Amino acid sequence: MYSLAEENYLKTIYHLEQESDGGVSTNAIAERMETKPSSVTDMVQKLAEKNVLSYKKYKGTTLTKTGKKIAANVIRKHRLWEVFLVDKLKFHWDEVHEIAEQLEHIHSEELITRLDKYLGHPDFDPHGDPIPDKNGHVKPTKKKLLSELSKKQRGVCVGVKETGSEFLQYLDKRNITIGTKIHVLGKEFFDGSMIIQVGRDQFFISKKTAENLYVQTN
Amino acid sequence: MYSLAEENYLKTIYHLEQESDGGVSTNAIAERMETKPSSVTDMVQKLAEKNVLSYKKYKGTTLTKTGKKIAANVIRKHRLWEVFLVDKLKFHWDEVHEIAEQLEHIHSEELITRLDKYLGHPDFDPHGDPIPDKNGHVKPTKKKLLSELSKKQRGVCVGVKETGSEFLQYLDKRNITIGTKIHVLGKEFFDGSMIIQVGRDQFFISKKTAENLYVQTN
DNA sequence: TCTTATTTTTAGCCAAGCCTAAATAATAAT
DNA sequence: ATTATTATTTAGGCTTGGCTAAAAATAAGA
Repeated sequence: MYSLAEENYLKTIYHLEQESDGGVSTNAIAERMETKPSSVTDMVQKLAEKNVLSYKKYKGTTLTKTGKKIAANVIRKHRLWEVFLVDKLKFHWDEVHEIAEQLEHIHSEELITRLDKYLGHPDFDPHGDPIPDKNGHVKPTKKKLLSELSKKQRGVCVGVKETGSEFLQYLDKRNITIGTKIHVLGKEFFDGSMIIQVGRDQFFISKKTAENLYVQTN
Repeated sequence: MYSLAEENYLKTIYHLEQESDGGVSTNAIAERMETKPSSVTDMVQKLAEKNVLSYKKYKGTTLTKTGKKIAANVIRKHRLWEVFLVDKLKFHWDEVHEIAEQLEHIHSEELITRLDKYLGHPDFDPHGDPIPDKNGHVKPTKKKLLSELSKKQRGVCVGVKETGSEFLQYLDKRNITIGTKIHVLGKEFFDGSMIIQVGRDQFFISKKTAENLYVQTN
């Protein structure tokens, strides 16, 4: 059984590994977890002893197979709970992260099995992120950033990169949510901004916005 | 914000206070929490500083108004989650205690408000225990122990005192659950045992069993 | 009452996770 | 290649929430 702190480290390292493959640096972990590098060193050494990650002094860390599985399982729980909060309790998708951050550490296999079933075995959480299966496997998705689209292309919003409340509320004001169809009417080379159509509305979005929205094209 | 350990102390003291009114002894708390009296002294002194209980050395403790409210709120969460687990996830009533023990410490007012609504504002948990309201108030119930009934009286099972898995499974085998009507056919003065009728079945139960089943008579 | 038994508290110690400050390794710059 | 900078680790401490052993207070028994 892993402690709350251990689970959070594993989860963070898992995410960092995916974002830029190769070993994860001590500082990167510290920054993401809003803690100090020295604390990270301590914990990472402890986790290495438990064989959930491999660690060489000054060389960064990588999760072992076991570590990946544990991390994916925490993420699975997090995302399933998010689905519960949004689908069943009618929370807004920008309100659920913090609560799921707590719920992901509830220990009970059976609970998650039943929750998954109760929710209808969802494949994605309310932000469009894939939910790992029992064994920690994630279906590879072919989503891309809205900013990668060019003029006249169309896509369906399948998720967000940035999950801050401000951003999600901004999207809401624009009526952009999971499943929303987006049509790129124009794109400015100069600053990467776009004119897009959403439903009947046409409006301007910045490069920054376009770089934080995932779409599926087909 | 109170820590997990603090919440557990408050909850335990709350229960002990109800079971036998008056101050709660250090040893009683230690025994119930399966910890050592010295640890209890430490924590109780800390909680006294926070004004959630009053404590005089060697004299036991009593929760303050604030303390009672916090404790009742933890209990409220525990029981609401139990309802969720049984009603929605179809857990059996003897499987939910441990999981609810974890879920009761999730911090989010909004979550509980919505969960309560989602469950239809239940008044009792799956074991028949009343769910305190937002302000920590509990509707007084007029349940009594089955052992208090005499020959020919009838009652409806509304809860259990002992919540161990063995006992709950024993009740299950006898088809006794919340709402089950029980008719006392006979009672033995010698050992307090009873012959009761449940549905079409008649059988013998021990005094111990009768002392752990709550019934409502009317 | 006085002694014995029980309950409760104190004192000192431990592990988990965090921190700061100082030391050391790795990397970048001249 | 040598120095300066940055990244990482070590050393030593702190807090929370436990523990054991010993001391002190209370309660019970003769």
